[in-house]
Amino acid sequence: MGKAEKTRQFIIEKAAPIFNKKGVAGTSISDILKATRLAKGGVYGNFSSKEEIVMEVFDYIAEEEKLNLRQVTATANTSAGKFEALFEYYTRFPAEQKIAGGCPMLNFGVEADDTNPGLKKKVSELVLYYQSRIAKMVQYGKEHGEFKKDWDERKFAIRMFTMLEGAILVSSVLGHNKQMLVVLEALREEIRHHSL
Amino acid sequence: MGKAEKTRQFIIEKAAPIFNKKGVAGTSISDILKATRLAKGGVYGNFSSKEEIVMEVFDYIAEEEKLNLRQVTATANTSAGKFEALFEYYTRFPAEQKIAGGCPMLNFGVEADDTNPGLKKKVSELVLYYQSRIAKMVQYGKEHGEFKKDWDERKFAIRMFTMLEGAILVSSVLGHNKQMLVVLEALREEIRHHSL
DNA sequence: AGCAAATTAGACCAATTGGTCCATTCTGGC
DNA sequence: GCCAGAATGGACCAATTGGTCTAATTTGCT
Repeated sequence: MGKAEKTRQFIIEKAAPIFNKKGVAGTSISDILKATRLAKGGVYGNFSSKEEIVMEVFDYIAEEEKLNLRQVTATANTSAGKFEALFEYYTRFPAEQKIAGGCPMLNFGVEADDTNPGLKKKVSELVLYYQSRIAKMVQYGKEHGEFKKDWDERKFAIRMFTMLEGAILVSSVLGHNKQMLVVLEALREEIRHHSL
Repeated sequence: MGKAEKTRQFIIEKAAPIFNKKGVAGTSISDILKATRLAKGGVYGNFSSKEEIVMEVFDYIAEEEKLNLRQVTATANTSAGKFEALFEYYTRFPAEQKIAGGCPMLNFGVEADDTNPGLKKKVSELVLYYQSRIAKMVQYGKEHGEFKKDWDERKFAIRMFTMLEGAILVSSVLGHNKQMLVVLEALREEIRHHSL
């Protein structure tokens, strides 16, 4: 990795939590200069526009999010265990987040929706990835005798994903995670109900 | 209502969908001037700052949202019927929205979270109002022999609300409402399951 | 109809926005 | 240890930001 490549990555990593917290429109180049302690030339030598930074920041966040999902579920060796690990992660959300500011699919999704088609597409891909991972966890559990065969994994993935995103929103707005706990309990109950 | 009061209201109504679509940071005063066809003096004679406009816009949106919830459920005379009316409304969401741009709790909640404590509080109040309305619909149904007494209305309200918000997010990002339909079917199923 | 008060349009302001440019400084490969 | 090419800082730019002010107009009340 050459020097330029390193600086590029450095800028992305510093900018990511700022965009995730304050949004794209709410983040200025000078915010990024402050965070990186670079001068303007240092940033625009590596990126041609704010838009380009945003796009790369989201790609970076998406990769981190995928990595995170894998790491959280890695230790458990059953599907039920992986779900439980995920639930424990969300119990403590957003405490253990690597990139501060809450769920990027929520943050970027809401803003990109009416303003940035390119970003919107990236968000939608991450949403579908996340949901397919959930569905695959159910499917694996079905194949290994953990869950009943008649459980519809795609529908469950949608319910789980939408509830979690809604719970993240509500938790952040209310300033506590009581509703997240209710949602997680409902998800646990559903898994129990479909367990053999 | 004096002339000034009328102009004030006019500005709020024109500004509401803009803020709801583009966000607070993404909306400029000149956007509002364009939409209202007023000059700067016309706006700043009635409001002292952009912040004040945003706050009043949200109050207006909150009132409209409450009114909407009441109107949608008004025609049905059973709780189950009111839920079904609500589900049909969300089936067509956001087509019948009065204030364009998607769910304001989602839009303003995500942005206010890290940037605007006053707005955040307003959002949280609207969220709690919405959830308590759902809970009361269940409670009414229980009292009138529609639903089983052991149905926990507060937990259901949380699940329904979080799922709907998540589904609104996903629908807008994906550009279709297939996942919303899955969520609504799950909610219908849950109501059926707790019906007498 | 007349007039005081309310309301208006738009010139103006300093600060900030995203972005360019170039002279200087740094750095890795030989 | 040299030096070409890369990377840097920061002056500079036009446009836009949120906001002020005032002279002119409109308004509602008597």
